[in-house]
Order: sequence, then C-alpha cells, then structure tokens
Amino acid sequence: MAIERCHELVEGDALRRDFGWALGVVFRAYLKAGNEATGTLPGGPRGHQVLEAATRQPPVSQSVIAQEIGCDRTVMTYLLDDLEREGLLTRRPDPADRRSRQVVATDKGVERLERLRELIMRAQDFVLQDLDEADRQTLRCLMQRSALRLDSLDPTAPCNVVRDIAAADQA
Amino acid sequence: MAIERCHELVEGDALRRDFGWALGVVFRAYLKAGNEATGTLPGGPRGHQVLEAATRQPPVSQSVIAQEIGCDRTVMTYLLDDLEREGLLTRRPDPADRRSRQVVATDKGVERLERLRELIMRAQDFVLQDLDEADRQTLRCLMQRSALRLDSLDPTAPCNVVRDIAAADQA
DNA sequence: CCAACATAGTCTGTCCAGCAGAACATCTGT
DNA sequence: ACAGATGTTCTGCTGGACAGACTATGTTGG
Repeated sequence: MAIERCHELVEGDALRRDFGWALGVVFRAYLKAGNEATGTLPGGPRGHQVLEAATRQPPVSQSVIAQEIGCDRTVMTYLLDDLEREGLLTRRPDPADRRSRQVVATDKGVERLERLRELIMRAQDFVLQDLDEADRQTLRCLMQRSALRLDSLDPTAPCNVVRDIAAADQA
Repeated sequence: MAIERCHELVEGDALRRDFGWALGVVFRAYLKAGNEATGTLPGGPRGHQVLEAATRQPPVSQSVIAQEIGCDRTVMTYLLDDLEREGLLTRRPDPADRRSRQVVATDKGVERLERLRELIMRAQDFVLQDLDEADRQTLRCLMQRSALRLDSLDPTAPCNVVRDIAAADQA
C-alpha cells in the first residue's frame, strides 16, 4: 500500500530515466498482452477500440473512428472489412450524407465486446502489475487527461516543439 | 495547481475511458513530437535512445540495446549503420567475446546527445502539456515503475493474460 | 443552375519495422 | 574434439503508415 506518491525518478541509467523509453516499454507490453487477450479478434486491441467506437450513439463514420483511434483511413477500410465479415458490425450509408458510412456494432458485436472488456482489463492489469490499485487509478487518470488534451488538437498541425532552438541544431 | 490527485476517469465515452486508448494517443503524440524534435537524427526518437544506450559504462552489445529499446535485432543492424555513418557512434569487437560488438558513442555523438536531450524534453512536455509539474512528475514516476517491472520480465514468455478465461472465449 | 472545390471511402504503390529463418563466426560444455 | 548455444547479418514475408489517384457525393460562389 504505497499511500505516499513517488515524485522522482531514481532507479536506472539515463535510458531508463527517459519518459519516452518508459512509454514505449509500457505501450509494447500493452500491445503484446492485448493481442493475447483479444485472441482471434481481427485487429487485436485495435479491433477492440473500433468495436467500442461502433457502439456510440449517434453512430460515427469510418473517418471519425480512424481519427479517434489514430490509424490511417486506408487501414480502416480493410479492418472494417474483417470485422464486418465476422458479423460484429455493419456499415450503412449515413442518411444525412451518402458519402459517409455509419459504423454500427451488431448484437453479436456487442456481446463479443462485453467479453472483450473483461479480457482487455486483464491485459491492462498485466501492464500495471507493479502498481497498487490507488496508483493504477492515478496513472489511468493522468494518462486520460493527457490523451483527451492531445486528442482535441488538430492532428495535421505540427507540434511546434522545436521553435527557436531549431536554428541551433546544425550538426 | 491541482494539488489533489484525481483518481477516477470521468470524461468521455467508453473508448475515451479505455487505458489502452489513452496509451496509444500519448505514445503516438510522443512519436510525432519526438520526430520533430530529433530532426535529421537517423531513427528519430529511437535513434536518441540508442545514443543514450551507447554512453553506458561498461559498453553494451547490439542485442542488449535492441532488447532494451524494444526493437528487432535485424532493425538494429541498419539503424546502427546509419548512426555510425553519421559518426555518432562506433561498433568495435568485444575483446571478451568476438561474436559480440560493443556500441560506443563518439565525442560527436555525446555532444549531439546533449543537445538532443533538451529537444526531447520539449517533446515530452508537449505530450504532457495538460498536466502541471507535480502531476508530470507523478506520471513519469508511475510509468517508470511499470516499465522497469515489465523490462525485467522474460521478453519471450507469454503474458498469460487469458489463462482460464480462454476456454470461455468461443465465438 | 452550374462550375469549382471539398470531403468520404476505396484502391494502388512505397517505405519502414517486426518477425521467422538461414548463414556464419564464435563461445561453452561435455 | 564435437555438439549445441549465441551474436550479427541477410533474405523474405507481413502489417501498418503515408502519399496519391479515383469515384461518388456534398457545398459554395458566380
């Protein structure tokens, strides 16, 4: 029960103190555990996220889902093909804009999703296995806040991380 | 100054409450900002991590670096080719095991690394822009703890996330 | 109304990276 | 000495990101 939060990085060398390194390790572990957890689901953890998006009301279009889960629209085409072939969701024309297709989970998809959530939860617990429940909650919340903020930014705009420093980066 | 920690996810739909979703959004934002920040560095943020690993004492082998930063050993081959061609590091045979090559940063590589750290820091601040400094520290620390734990696991072993539930996953 | 432009989805091709497998050099244990 | 394990490199294969083209449809300005 580590009630007090830890606020500094102590262990390890320069690499292990890098936030980007930690992010990569945790992300890859999530992909690995998520792929185990989702089993035969087309797209693995990504397929799960599509299925979550397909339960939204009102229904959302393919391009909205692609943007939300951060994948390319050309990949979304065949990912939805696979999920539709399994009968987990359907594409139907948006009555208000016939260019667009609404992605809607079928009953079978919703049922599968309920079982998937349990399995995905286990994958996430695997990733956060070194934290107690309070720390997991804190981490989940801080990550969600960061993600919500980033999600609201224009995905086509540059991050402008370099700015004035860029000029000094000649070598 | 959000002194009190937040412990529950409140905003958004099912997708936005998913930890895997948040992880993906933050990771992709880090890659995007990191690629901007590292500019012409071969491998982008990944090249930076290799360079960090190349400053370790005692020197480490290619396969150790590949395992630490989570990339394939075959990719490491040409990634090191690129970094070596830029004169940022060298490969030299390990005197204790001539199969193995020690990866060592050159003076030029160390100098480049010092400028890179500043830029990478900015990329990380971009990713965590919605958090104040205390929350960033907390998040960095919790991620590092999770990553250190995952890093110590056998990378070839399955996560065993499914176990008994697997049998019930027929559909 | 119509022409110009924008947008949603699909398809093609390219590039990068993960993965499997093989080849080769070298090390280790018997 | 010999068999097996390990480190590096190379060759295919595959999945996904990205750019570009194309079609169908929607939107806007003349």
